[in-house]
Amino acid sequence: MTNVKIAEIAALLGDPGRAAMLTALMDGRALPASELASLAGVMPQTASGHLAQLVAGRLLIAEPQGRNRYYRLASSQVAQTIEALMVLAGDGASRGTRVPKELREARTCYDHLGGRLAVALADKLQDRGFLVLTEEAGEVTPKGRDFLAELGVTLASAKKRQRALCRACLDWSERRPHIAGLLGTALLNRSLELRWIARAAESRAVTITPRGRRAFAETFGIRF
Amino acid sequence: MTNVKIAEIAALLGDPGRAAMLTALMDGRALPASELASLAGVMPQTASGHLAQLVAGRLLIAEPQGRNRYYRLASSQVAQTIEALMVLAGDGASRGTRVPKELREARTCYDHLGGRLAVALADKLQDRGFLVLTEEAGEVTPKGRDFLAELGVTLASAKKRQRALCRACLDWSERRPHIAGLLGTALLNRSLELRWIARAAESRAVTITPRGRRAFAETFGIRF
DNA sequence: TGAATGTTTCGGCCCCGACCGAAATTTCGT
DNA sequence: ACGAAATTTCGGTCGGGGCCGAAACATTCA
Repeated sequence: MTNVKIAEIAALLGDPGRAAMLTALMDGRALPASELASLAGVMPQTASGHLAQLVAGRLLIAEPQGRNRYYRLASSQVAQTIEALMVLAGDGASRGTRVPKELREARTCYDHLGGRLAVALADKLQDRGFLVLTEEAGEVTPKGRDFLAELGVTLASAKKRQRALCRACLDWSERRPHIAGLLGTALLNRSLELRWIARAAESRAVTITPRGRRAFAETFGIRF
Repeated sequence: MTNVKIAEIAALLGDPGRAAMLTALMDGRALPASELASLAGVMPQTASGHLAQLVAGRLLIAEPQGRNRYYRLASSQVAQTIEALMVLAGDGASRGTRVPKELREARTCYDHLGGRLAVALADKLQDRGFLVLTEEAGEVTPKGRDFLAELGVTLASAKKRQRALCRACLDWSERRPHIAGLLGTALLNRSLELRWIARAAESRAVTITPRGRRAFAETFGIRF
C-alpha cells in the first residue's frame, strides 16, 4: 500500500537529527556533511548514516565537490512537505518553544521569503491590486506585472512553465499566506540584488538593511 | 528548537499503522477505534495506544459517541501534510507499488475530489475561462461564478472567509493540480447531491454513476 | 609521497517504542 | 441490575535503529 511508503518517508523526517539537517537546508543552499553533522549535534559517522538514508529516500541529493560532499533538498516538494510540518508544529507551539525573533521577522523559506516581512509584502501587493491572493492561492494582475517590471522583477511569461508563477505558502510563524512560486523566488533574488536584505551567516534568518527599510517603506508602505 | 517538534510530528506519521489510520481518515469522515485498528492491522489495544498519541499530537480529534469513540483529522492542515507526503511517496512509486485503478480514476481527497476526474475537471474549467489555475494556485472568474451558480454550486462571497475559496492541490497520482478549497468542497458535495458520483463503501475511491458519466460529458466535455 | 582533512564502513551497545495477553473500565441494551 | 460490546490500562517481550569508537577510504595540498 501507499501507506507504507508514506510511513517510510515520514519516519525519515521523524528523527530530530535528520529533521535538523533538513530544516537547515530549507533555504535551498547545499551544505557539506560535516556542517550538517554539527547542526544536528551528532558525530560525523552518525550524520553520514542519516544522510545516506535521506539520499536513498530521495529527500536529498548529494553533490561531491572535492573532498566535501554537499547535500541539498531533492525537490521543492520536499520543501513543501517540511513547510507543512512546520505549520503543524507551530499549532501546538503557542504554548511551547519560542521562535527566535529574527526568524519571525524575515527568513528564507526554501527559495522565497517568509516571516513578517513576507506576509506584509503579500498584503500590500494585494491592497494595491497587483495580486489576487486568497488564503492559499494567487495570481498576478496586469497592473501588478507592470509594477513588478518597474522594480526590476521580470517573470517568465511562457505558458508552459514547469513551476507555478505565483503560489501562496502558509507562513508557519505568522499563520498567514506569503508569496511563493516563481514570483516569490524573483522577489527574494531582486531584494538581495538591491541589498534591501542580506542573508544571515548561520541561519535562515534574513536581516533588513537600512536601505531596505527605507525602500520597503517607500515602495510598499511597509513599516516596522 | 522547532526541529524537534517537526520530528515529533513526523515520527507520529512514521509508523505504518498510524499512517494507515491517518490515510483512512483522509476523506474527512470520522471512524471508530475498532475499525481503525483493523485497517491498521493491529489489535485494538495497540490501536488505542496509537490513537492516544495522535490525539496528544493534535493530529486527530476524538469524539465520543455512545460506547464508540470516533476519530477524525484535526484540521485541513493535517490533510495537507499527508497529501504532501503522498506526493513524495508517489515520486519513487514509478517503480514500486501500484495504485489501485479505482483510486486513480476518482477519489476523495479530504473534502474534495482527486484523481483523473478531478484533474480533468480542473482542466476543463480552465479551458473555458471559468478558472485561473496555475500549477498550484487558483482564482474563479466572474464568468466562472455564473457558470457554477447555474450548476447549483454556490460559494460564500464573504471577504473575510476563513478558508481559501479556491486552492490548487497537487494530485499525488496524476502529478497535476486539481481543485481544493471551498470550491473543491462545493463541487464534491454538489456532485454527490446530483448522484453523479457515489462514495465507495470501504475506501476513498469514488465511482462515477452512469448519470454522472453523461453529465460530465455534457456539462464539461469530459469523456473517459 | 606523506600528512591533513572530510567522509564512510564496521562492530557493538543500548534504549525506545510497537506489539500482544490479561484484566479493568465505561457505556449500552434489556 | 446484569451481560455484552468497545475501549483503555498494565506488564513484559523483542526487534529496530540511533549512537559512538576505531579504522578504512578518498581527496587535496605541500
